[in-house]
Amino acid sequence: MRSDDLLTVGEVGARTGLAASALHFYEREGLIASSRTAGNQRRYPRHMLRRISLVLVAKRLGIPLGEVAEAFRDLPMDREPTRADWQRVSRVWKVRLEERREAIVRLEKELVGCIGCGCLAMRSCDLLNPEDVLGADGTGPQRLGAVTAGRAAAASPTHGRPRTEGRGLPP
Amino acid sequence: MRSDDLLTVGEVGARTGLAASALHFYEREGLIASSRTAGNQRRYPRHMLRRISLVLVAKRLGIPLGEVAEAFRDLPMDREPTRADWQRVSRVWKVRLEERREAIVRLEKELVGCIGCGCLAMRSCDLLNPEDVLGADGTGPQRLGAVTAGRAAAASPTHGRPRTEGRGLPP
DNA sequence: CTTGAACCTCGACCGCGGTTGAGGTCTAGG
DNA sequence: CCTAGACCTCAACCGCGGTCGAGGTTCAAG
Repeated sequence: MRSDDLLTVGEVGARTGLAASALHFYEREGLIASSRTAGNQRRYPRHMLRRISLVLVAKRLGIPLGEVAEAFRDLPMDREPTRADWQRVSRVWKVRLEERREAIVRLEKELVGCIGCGCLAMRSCDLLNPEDVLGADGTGPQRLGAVTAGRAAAASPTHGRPRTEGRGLPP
Repeated sequence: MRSDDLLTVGEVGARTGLAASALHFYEREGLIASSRTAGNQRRYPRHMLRRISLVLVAKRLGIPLGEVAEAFRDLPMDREPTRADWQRVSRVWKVRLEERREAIVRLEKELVGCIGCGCLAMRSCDLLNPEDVLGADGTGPQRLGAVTAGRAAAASPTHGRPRTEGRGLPP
């Protein structure tokens, strides 16, 4: 056992369940930091374990690392996160969870309504015409998908920018 | 307007909001199919629009394409999906949604409980020690993360296989 | 028949969250 | 001092869900 209170990357990995490569990655992403020995090896202060544990919580919550980094921006690297720090961060994450839950509940409602309709009368289906993009126009070309890009699609982790494309074919 | 009832990829794209590249991709993945002209251009029967609309619904629900393909395995490509087809598929997807909602609700509960504790007493925190992996042992090396890989982590879209690694450091 | 728009294939690339491996260096125990 | 094992960097690669562009072909209107 080492005498001082700095941990090697292997020790941190053993205590957090993370691979060294993941710790390197988090460091590149600015989520954690380390000092170096004379021979360029990483040494972590003990309180970095707390920070890493917050990252792991966020991971379990499905928070993307970029958002974690954003939440960490005002937590200094060189001290333990305080109770107030954690409460501030966790409140934000709680809101994220609530949003996702509500989005899922909405989808469930739509889906249940849609099972009844058999989705064979497509123009009246909420699932096929989300956000009421297409009014009551019954015939002719229809846009079925086109999520309308309002970040409201919180259930699906799509990354591509939405297609910018003119409506249907000219009649 | 074309006289027969086959649609070009551009027409299908206009009606579904999908790019031609996405339709090609879905075809490579076996989700949809097309016939070809003598000059090798795709032609889609009209009922393929229904199939595509099911894919779009699944996308909105956050169902990965692989699962959609699996759900489509018993729907023949050459006819319209029937009401019974849709009900069978949608029931499966409803279960998926329920699972995700329940996972989120669980996480929300844990998070709320955890805001109170301030997460400074880490060994009693459900979020940091999910699934009760670590008993009541207070001191020494602890595994903080290690999601336990039971597909129950339905909230987070992680793809890497979980690390296979022995416990913490030997004491 | 000509022409321009639409279509084809193939391969490279994006972001995300990392892993794997090659090739080389450091550190701690004996 | 020696050596095994831990560590370093850098680059390439994975799956997912597609997009983009090059280079070439086809279709349909006039």
